[in-house]
Amino acid sequence: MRRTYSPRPKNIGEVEQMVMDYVWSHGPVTAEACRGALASRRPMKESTIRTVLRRLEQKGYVTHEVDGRTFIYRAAELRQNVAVRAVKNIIDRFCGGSAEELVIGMVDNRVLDRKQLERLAQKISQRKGAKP
Amino acid sequence: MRRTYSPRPKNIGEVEQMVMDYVWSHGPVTAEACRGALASRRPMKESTIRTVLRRLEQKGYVTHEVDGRTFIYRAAELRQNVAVRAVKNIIDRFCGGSAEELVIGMVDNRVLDRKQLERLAQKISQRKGAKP
DNA sequence: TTATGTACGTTACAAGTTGTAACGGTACAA
DNA sequence: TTGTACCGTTACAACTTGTAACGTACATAA
Repeated sequence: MRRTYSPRPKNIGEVEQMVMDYVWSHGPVTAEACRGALASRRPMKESTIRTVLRRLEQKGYVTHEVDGRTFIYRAAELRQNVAVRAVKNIIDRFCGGSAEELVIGMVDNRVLDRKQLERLAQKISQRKGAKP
Repeated sequence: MRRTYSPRPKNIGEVEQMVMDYVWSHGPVTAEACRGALASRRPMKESTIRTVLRRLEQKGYVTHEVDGRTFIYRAAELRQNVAVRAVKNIIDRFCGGSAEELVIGMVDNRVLDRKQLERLAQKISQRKGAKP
């Protein structure tokens, strides 16, 4: 029996990731265009790429609209926002919800260096915009 | 843009996460202690908790030493470091390896606010220590 | 109008992951 | 010696992910 205690966000598989990368960097695409673009690295039958896209839609990563008989898929969210959500999830799970600790860890582990962080702080402080 | 699809780090399941949380916050534990501690939220048979711990060890999250006939499990890595590795992975997959973009996204999405970031930058700049 | 091709959905299956646990061995205590 | 504490082995069900054959609906050419 598989009890679900707290719903986890849907993960993304390897092929799914490749497809998303393509959609994110090339805007709206058809299944065939997508298949063609990935063909050299990852040959897929037509039905395969369609299944992948359909699953990505179920997971909320893409949406589609219909043009004649053809589905045009586009990313439902910016890549960056998906990344942030994923990170937020990690923060909740590992850092007791505090992002600060994580950023400190990022510096300690050289994922981010001091100068970058300072520049970022500057940059963001100076940005007068929609987000107070 | 081209990306490399390296083998993914082993994910962690829901129960596994609970167990790790306990190990991280309570130091070295026996299987039984762990089971007892989680019993109210998650009743498990003895063999279940042991399987979970064994799998966590296979995945590299814990190690064990033997005390008499009893296994003492302890976290193999600091919680924070695991978090950072997970984030690093996200950065590679979603942000083309650049952590800066992610941090900006975190501010835009209010996962982190400006003041926090400024404080962090300050704090980290002033820290003269082991990590130059 | 019928045959054909296009583009989609349905269904399926294998391999891997995760939660759960029964069972069985071994060594120590009583 | 026998019960018990503690571990490994094995198993299984539900879910995920990659892959694809097959079926269906519709437009267009013949």
